[in-house]
Amino acid sequence: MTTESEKLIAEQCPAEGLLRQLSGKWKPQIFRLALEGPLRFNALLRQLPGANKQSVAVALKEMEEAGLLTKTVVREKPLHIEHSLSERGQAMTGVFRTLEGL
Amino acid sequence: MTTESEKLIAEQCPAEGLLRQLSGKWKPQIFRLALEGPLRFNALLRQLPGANKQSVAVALKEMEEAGLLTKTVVREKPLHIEHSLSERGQAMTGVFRTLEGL
DNA sequence: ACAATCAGTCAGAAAAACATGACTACCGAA
DNA sequence: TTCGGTAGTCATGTTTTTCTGACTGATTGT
Repeated sequence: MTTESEKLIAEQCPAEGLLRQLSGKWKPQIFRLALEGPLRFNALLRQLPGANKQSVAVALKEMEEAGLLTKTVVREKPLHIEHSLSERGQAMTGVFRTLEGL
Repeated sequence: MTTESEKLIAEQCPAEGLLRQLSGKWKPQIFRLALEGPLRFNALLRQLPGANKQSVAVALKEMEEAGLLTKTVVREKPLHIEHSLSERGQAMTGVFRTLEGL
């Protein structure tokens, strides 16, 4: 992601950049699961049969960079990390519903 | 496109298949141009600087298979082919507007 | 102390997407 | 009949994406 001529494309066709943020093998499914609540890395991996650490890690990072997810360290009993939908992420749910209503 | 485990994914996450239909290097731009009227292969190629025959041909074929575009042979003066937005394609415009309103 | 779980990273291989240039076949004009 | 335009296909090569398996390092349970 993020090659040279990114802004040019985005200006020509704004939808393109947004589509990129959601396309990628595991992103749509991660997004769906994020709708149901905060995600934890290993649990997520188990919920995505056939997925591998690397790809999920990259998907999470890119979705965070795109401002769809936010990462929080939860300083509690088993000290873990949560990936949850950001406000911007919530705003994207409309797109998903539109896509599914076809 | 269209690997083995396609229907399984589509059932789990309907948005995924739809996103695939619109993602790919030239598809969003082709879609946009199709909104403005029927497309002809060589003209389209000229409107997409940097694109190549092969990729555009594949994009058009896949978008037709996905039911977004329809191909028509126009038996007229210079006998040519038109690729135009299908009804289903028209229905997708909403998704694009949603994506752009972000 | 030892093992397991959590959340990753890294190098390298395999697979998918994309680009290049050559080629086909058909139509119409010069 | 040779040239240019239409709409592609094909084999090949490059680039990008995804997968695999090994490894790290902190934390927690026994």
